Amino acid sequence: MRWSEAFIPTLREAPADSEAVSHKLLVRGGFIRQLAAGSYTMLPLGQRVRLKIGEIVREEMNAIGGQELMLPTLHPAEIWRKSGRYELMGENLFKLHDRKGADLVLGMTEEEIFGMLASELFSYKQLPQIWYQMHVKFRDEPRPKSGLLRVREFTMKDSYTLDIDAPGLDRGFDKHHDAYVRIFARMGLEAIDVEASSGAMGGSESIEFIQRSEAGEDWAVTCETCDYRANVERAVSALDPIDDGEPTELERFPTPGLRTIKALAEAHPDIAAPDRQIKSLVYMVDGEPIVVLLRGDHDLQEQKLLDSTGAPEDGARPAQPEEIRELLGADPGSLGAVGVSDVKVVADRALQGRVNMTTGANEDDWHYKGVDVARDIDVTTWADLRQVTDGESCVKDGGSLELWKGIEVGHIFKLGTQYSEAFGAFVQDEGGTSHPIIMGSYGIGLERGMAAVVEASHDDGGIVWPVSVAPYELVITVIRPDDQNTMATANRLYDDFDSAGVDVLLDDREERPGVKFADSELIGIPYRVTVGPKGVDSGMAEITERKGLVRSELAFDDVVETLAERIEGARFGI
RNA sequence: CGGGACGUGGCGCAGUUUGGUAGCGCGCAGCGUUCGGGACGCUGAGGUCGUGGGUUCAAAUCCCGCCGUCCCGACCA
Repeated sequence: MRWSEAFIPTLREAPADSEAVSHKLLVRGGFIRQLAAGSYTMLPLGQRVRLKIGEIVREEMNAIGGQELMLPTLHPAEIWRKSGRYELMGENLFKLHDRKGADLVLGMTEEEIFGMLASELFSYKQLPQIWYQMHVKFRDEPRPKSGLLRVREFTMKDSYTLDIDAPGLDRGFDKHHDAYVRIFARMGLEAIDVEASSGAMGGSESIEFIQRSEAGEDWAVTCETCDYRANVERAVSALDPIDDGEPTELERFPTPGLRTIKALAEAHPDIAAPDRQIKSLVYMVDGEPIVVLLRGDHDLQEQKLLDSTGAPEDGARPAQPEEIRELLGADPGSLGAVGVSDVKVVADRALQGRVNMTTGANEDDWHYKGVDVARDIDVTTWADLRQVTDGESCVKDGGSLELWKGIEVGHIFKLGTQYSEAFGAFVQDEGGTSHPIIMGSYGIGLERGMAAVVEASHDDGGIVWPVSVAPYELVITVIRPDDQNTMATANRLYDDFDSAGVDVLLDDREERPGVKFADSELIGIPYRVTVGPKGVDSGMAEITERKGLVRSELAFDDVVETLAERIEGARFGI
């Protein structure tokens, strides 16, 4: 491609209001343009990157036996009602009506449709199957953010494994795990696989791939001394034992004006250190009030609450002060679960067996002391609810846990049989007995992956694409396109690189050298061959690697062969 | 949804406090000089000031409604 004929609208100035570097660089470099909140146009450069990422994904999916298909994105709502996800997905699911008034939805993943297709299988002999597609998904995100990192419309590679038994599911899951490791490595990412919450997807086990990045929105912990790693939505940690002393009698005591854990602890350090208090929160879960109990110094991890109650994705919210007063008769700051019997009480396991605790008395300015959790509180459900914090101890080996932030670039789920049962996907085994097909589902967001690569690989001058996903592998920067000799040499090189199979861009624009250098660095082309009158006279081409801007010289006679070989070697990405 | 900010040529912004004929930089077009790290001169094109209403002799500017976008909090590939 000749740059002078290409649509590569680079900008000198970035959008001022976005946080993410990847967004600024992709906009400035002419890769993407925003249409609306969470809707992006892929310009030619962006589309080339997107297609290369898609091709890596396709190769690796095919390598594990995946068969590519394509399903509609516009679905009858009935299908989603049948799986239960019409309600479960809440507001995140785009819902619309056609001219006849029929309810439709736009797919956010497609377990339902793949489940329906799977009902065309009848025998164990037809299993296992790995089916996938790369197609648009819609999510009505409450807050699209950070450019391509969180959008409302994006391309997902979603795949599904179909097996007759649990060992089969495990094999399909492991194949995907391996494929994902290879995909992210080939893209130039260092995504870490962590235990995760399955959320609204359902199922038993799931693993997220997270790329460390300040621009990310996911938090995970890793143990510094063993292989434990988990998303905070799921992560657990070991707690140091606390000496509560001997159990004593439950007793009310006045606490005028003490409305926070901290204030109470400071006023009564002997009995109410934060880890001796019970923190009481009220949540509306699926429309029903629930009292949530945690140790005073612990924070609630909301996903854990959702997981433990099976509530829809957006089904939990903190209760309003008025709702709390009506329910418990006091304002936040004096709440407690002692004597509460007609409301569900979900308590964190860290409170199990604790005695001599302090908690609110459900009357403003009064607390209880001497609380014996087992004796004084009617706990409906025990669950792991607290959020792990940085530096706590690993449950596996006691090592220190590090809490870090990253971008979720992939997520794999062991689903089970909920969709196959809902859509009648059963197969018979050797003995003629019917079994629901066991499904797994696996997703990668292509555009998010693209942004993650930029987050992971850029410098002050712009993007530094790995060869494997670069929109062009090499750019020929012509210093004096008006000089016939120079342009002739550049044209010859261009043809030779093209014939050698290199994705080459010829910068023949009538621009000054500085502009061309800066632009090629901004858009991140891995290799640059500079062709100018000086070099043409001496027979030497100047080579600049984008990464580190390392320069070297090569004779024009050797440059194509040498660089084509080097690019070929880097193209696979590992 | 709660909190904050913004909306003015393609991009980045000033102008709004104190109403009076819409400006700057970049970019773009033409000509000329330049040309190995974001050149310069001259000439020129390009704007319903997000939108609807109101106040006023007069509204980018004041008032009200709506829409949109971004950022901070609760959610996902």
